[in-house]
Amino acid sequence: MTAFQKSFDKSIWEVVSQIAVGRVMSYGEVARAAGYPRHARMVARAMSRSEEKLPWHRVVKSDRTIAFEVGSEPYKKQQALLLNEGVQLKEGKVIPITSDKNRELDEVLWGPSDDN
DNA sequence: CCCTTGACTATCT
DNA sequence: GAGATAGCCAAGG
Repeated sequence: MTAFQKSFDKSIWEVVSQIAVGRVMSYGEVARAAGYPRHARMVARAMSRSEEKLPWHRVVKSDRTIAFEVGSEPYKKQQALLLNEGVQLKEGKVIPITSDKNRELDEVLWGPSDDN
């Protein structure tokens, strides 16, 4: 365990643990919030070293899809944890609860003119 | 040291 | 909008 990881992990874990239930953040966003811009990949590394208490499932890729290979066990595991918190996925993309912009509301309402 | 690897991202086709 | 490409940066061989 390098000195870098010791402080880095702590910062990352803190940010991730603060993610509200029903919401998600991308690896890049977490890295930025933790004070380590451009460290998205290292966030992922830190997650693998995480403890069970960490809500790691609330961290997804910048395009809002789960980072693991579709259909893999880790993928299904993360998806199950998200669904359990009320975060649904549409076409592999998580539907954000954060309706800051009135546009997501359209998604939350399951798109009137779209499929599904 | 140099090269490869990632639970990644932004950009261009 | 999906696929390819180039950055990204620490870790491990």
